[in-house]
Amino acid sequence: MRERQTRQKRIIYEALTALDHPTATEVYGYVHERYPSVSRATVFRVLGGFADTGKALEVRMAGTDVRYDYNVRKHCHVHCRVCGRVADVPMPENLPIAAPFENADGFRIEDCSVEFFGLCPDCARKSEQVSRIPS
Amino acid sequence: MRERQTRQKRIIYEALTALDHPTATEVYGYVHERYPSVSRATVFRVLGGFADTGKALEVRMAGTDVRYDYNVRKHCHVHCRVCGRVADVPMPENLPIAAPFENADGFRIEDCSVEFFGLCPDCARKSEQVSRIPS
DNA sequence: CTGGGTGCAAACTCTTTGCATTCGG
DNA sequence: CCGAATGCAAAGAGTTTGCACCCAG
Repeated sequence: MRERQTRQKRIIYEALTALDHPTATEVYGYVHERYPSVSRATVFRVLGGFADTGKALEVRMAGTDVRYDYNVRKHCHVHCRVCGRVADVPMPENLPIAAPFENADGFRIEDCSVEFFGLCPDCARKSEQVSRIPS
Repeated sequence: MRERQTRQKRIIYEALTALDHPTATEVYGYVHERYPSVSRATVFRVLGGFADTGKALEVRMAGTDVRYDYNVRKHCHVHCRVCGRVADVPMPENLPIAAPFENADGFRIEDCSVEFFGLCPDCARKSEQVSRIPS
């Protein structure tokens, strides 16, 4: 019938907002710490359900497992190549990018995702310090 | 010492060019069909090596396993949401996209990847035919 | 009550690793 | 020859699934 509200779902959603773009396993870690009875299978099932019903986004970034994002607005991500931290970046609507490719190879393009890579503030600072060390 | 040229590497590279953005497992399938003695581990090791030495790119697209692409120029991909086919799309250098985000959340952005989703020509045609069926 | 949701454990898929053996240069 | 590369099989990691039991509505 209708979707049922359960303790597990509440806890898992809480983990989603408390953690930063977590993987399913990270969500499981958070949840299991507080509510050891919640099983891994439930975490995967519930996260998958969130993604299906639009309550969360599955984020698949280069080099990592699937991550989940409770922010379901259209946006893109920055990925720190050192510590792996992921941050949201707003996706402007006037993105002048789809147009040039609209008929790329005959494909009918419906959507587009952009991903950035670089250094997060912390790692950027650290790398500057390293390079400042006198020889 | 120096990297060694082997029969396996040649075969695996051949698979890479013969197949279209294959996953490691697809490469293994192709290779194993012709040269049953080549092991799965070798396929994974060699593909990883290609990626490390710049002979191929690892492509991680939403919803699929890692794929390999012998085209190592900077470019992006279109992904058919029906059949999963992947095609290359040129990545223009004047992409006016990185600039607006250069300081996104304090990140120092170094690279950017763009991914498109849609319908490949075949699937687009089929979906039109379906919708044309009289009720 | 009833059937959607859950826990558990086993199964699966993809990928990596240790180690003895092979073979390219 | 010598060590990089391979084959094999076992181990890992992440995720899915079957099934009996549980509990939200």
